[in-house]
Amino acid sequence: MSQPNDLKNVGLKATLPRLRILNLFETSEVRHLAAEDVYRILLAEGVDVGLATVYRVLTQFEAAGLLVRHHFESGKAIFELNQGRHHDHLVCLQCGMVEEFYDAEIERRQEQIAKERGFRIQEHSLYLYADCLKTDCPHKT
Amino acid sequence: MSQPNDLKNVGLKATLPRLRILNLFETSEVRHLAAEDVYRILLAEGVDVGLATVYRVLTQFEAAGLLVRHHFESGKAIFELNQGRHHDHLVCLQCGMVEEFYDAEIERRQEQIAKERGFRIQEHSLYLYADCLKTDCPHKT
DNA sequence: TTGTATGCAAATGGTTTGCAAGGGC
DNA sequence: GCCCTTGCAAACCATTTGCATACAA
Repeated sequence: MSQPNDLKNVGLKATLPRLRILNLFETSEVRHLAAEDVYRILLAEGVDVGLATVYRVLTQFEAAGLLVRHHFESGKAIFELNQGRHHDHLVCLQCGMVEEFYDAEIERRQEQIAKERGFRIQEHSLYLYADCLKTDCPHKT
Repeated sequence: MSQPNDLKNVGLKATLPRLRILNLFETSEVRHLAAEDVYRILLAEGVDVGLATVYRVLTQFEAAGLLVRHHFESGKAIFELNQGRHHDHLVCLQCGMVEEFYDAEIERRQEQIAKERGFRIQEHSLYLYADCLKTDCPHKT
């Protein structure tokens, strides 16, 4: 369960909306959530929160390094808990399920390519859009 | 110069806006353009076109395989000519410049990873967000 | 108490759509 | 001439912002 100190450590007051949002990312089995998802889930949990607050808090959490923001094809921003380990994403185009992966060789080549061309990488995102081929494709977003 | 047949071959009538938009992508030295960019450039060229038409034509061209649509961090969709060869993108966070690259080993690993996990890749995009470190960073978007 | 955070509603920015007029073929 | 295409304006959707109130410290 997220503690008030988790927030104070990054310089944010421990308010109810912030605690609930952080807690949601820490406990939900679905790791990738859009602002609208967070808003809907909190309302369902009986938390009287505004959508604008959700957006503000998500942005603050991203700035504080608690969350990572992704831009998949959907057009809406997707957030996930920042657990330190960089990774890439496989996104099922049929059911929206997101699976994570990490490949050291791909990371190495990226560094190499950037260096060759005189760039300094700030961040990078590899999205594989695919069909997951599960018999039922059950992971509805 | 783009010909009426380029459009008829993909099942689209050769209208003025379509010809001018295709021509723009074929001749512009800037390969990556947002709808707004296309609109602004055409107006400057004296073509009386509507922004809605630009959006419609870009979407049709994407469906026809003439253009590829990208979702960089900016929040706006970016289009480029589909020249058959898949490639990835280095995007300068300072000046917006886009540089393309292709790495066979990265492609191989992606295929491998998808296969291992039972996915069938439909499309994939690798974006490296970086600082281009050019002394003047001159390529303003 | 005091300044930051919140909720609401209105504003914004990119993109889409309804509709009547226009233009390929 | 027929039907697809266009331009305009209004609608849409995700996100941001202004402002008066509420709340953590």
